[in-house]
Amino acid sequence: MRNPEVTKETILRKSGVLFNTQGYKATSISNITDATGFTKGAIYRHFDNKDDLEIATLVHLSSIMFDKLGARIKAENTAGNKLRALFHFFESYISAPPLQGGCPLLNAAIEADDANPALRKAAATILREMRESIIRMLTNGVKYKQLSPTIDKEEIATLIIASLEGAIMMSKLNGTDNDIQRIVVYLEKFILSYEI
Amino acid sequence: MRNPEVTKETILRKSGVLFNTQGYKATSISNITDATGFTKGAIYRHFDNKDDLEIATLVHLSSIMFDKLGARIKAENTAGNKLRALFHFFESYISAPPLQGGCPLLNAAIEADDANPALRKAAATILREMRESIIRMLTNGVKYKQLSPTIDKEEIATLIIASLEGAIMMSKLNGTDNDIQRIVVYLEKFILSYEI
DNA sequence: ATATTAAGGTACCATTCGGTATCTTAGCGC
DNA sequence: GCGCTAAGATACCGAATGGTACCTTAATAT
Repeated sequence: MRNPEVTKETILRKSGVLFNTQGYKATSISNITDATGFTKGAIYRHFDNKDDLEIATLVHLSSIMFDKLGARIKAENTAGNKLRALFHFFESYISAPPLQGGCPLLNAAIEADDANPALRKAAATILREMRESIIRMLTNGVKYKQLSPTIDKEEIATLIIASLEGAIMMSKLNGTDNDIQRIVVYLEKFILSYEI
Repeated sequence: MRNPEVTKETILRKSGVLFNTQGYKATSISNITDATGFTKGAIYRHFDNKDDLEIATLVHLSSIMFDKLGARIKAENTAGNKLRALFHFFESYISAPPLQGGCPLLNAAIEADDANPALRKAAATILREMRESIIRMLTNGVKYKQLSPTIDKEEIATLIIASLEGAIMMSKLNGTDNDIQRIVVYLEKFILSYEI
């Protein structure tokens, strides 16, 4: 019955849903004990305090995200197709959410930026990884003559992340997928124009 | 000494800073009494409850934003220049924030989307106004032969809002203005390509 | 079988939360 | 100058907060 790894994983999984939907500050330890069926004793055995749990949960959420996204990107074999897979992964945050509550990077970034330095640092790391992953796709695309060598990789990476994240915010706020779909259509035209 | 309008305005102004930096849920009534020097008695005389204060504060923040933005847009006399003024207004959220805590629309949208229907509705209204304002600029630009008549106004409005909001998130998270500047540069090239 | 140890449950802590009932008092009309 | 009314202060409420000390119990090694 007793399995500390499963317990820890369960706590992370359930708090992932709660933190990503209700927010980090807005989710109490009691909410997590209710959701998991475990008691405070169990939670505080595996995590030092709430801050520690918040950061561990964000890291856990991001690894779920990168695993799913990475699998979809790996399945494609040109830079253009890899990027299109990324666009549709973000679109799925609205149409068929891989994670309840939307993009964990966006959620944590907004909540943490002015008030929670530790969480902010963890979110900044996720953003950096995401950015590096896109830059890598662009670099390989140029290297293997799939993309024009004149592209501005930094600009494109920023445009892709910013417009997708912004569109998720808009679509979640409006309760429709209009905005995210428009952005995906736009980014697909954008990338197509650079494909050789 | 006593001036209820000034009191209410002071409460809204100070809670605006707190809600927009720390978050709505994360800011307590006590934080607001500390910041204003008023007591709970004063706050609950002017606002029914915390939810009511949150919504009134968001509306207040958005009217500050639209006032400043509107003034800068009005000062320009072509659609292209009005849009460029809008881009630089968003850039100022990082370089010289007109509001502490960044864009109130973005902050409220992310915090409210899954958990606070009333606040979400208020944020959705702000987004709609912002969108309509951009559509209006584009429509007038076409009407007065400043912009190509073939433009997709809905797509452009979404692209502008999403990329600027996403870039604010990125720049605040990174603590630099790299991302917002790249987006502004991109959007300026983008609009220039449609100008007649 | 039993001792050990760590996993998890229980009961409690001080503090803070949003909210309210009641009191005082400032400012206005007369 | 006096009442009246509303603005704001004070003191309090029950519930919820993050956190902890201690207890029970399940699993493992011997």
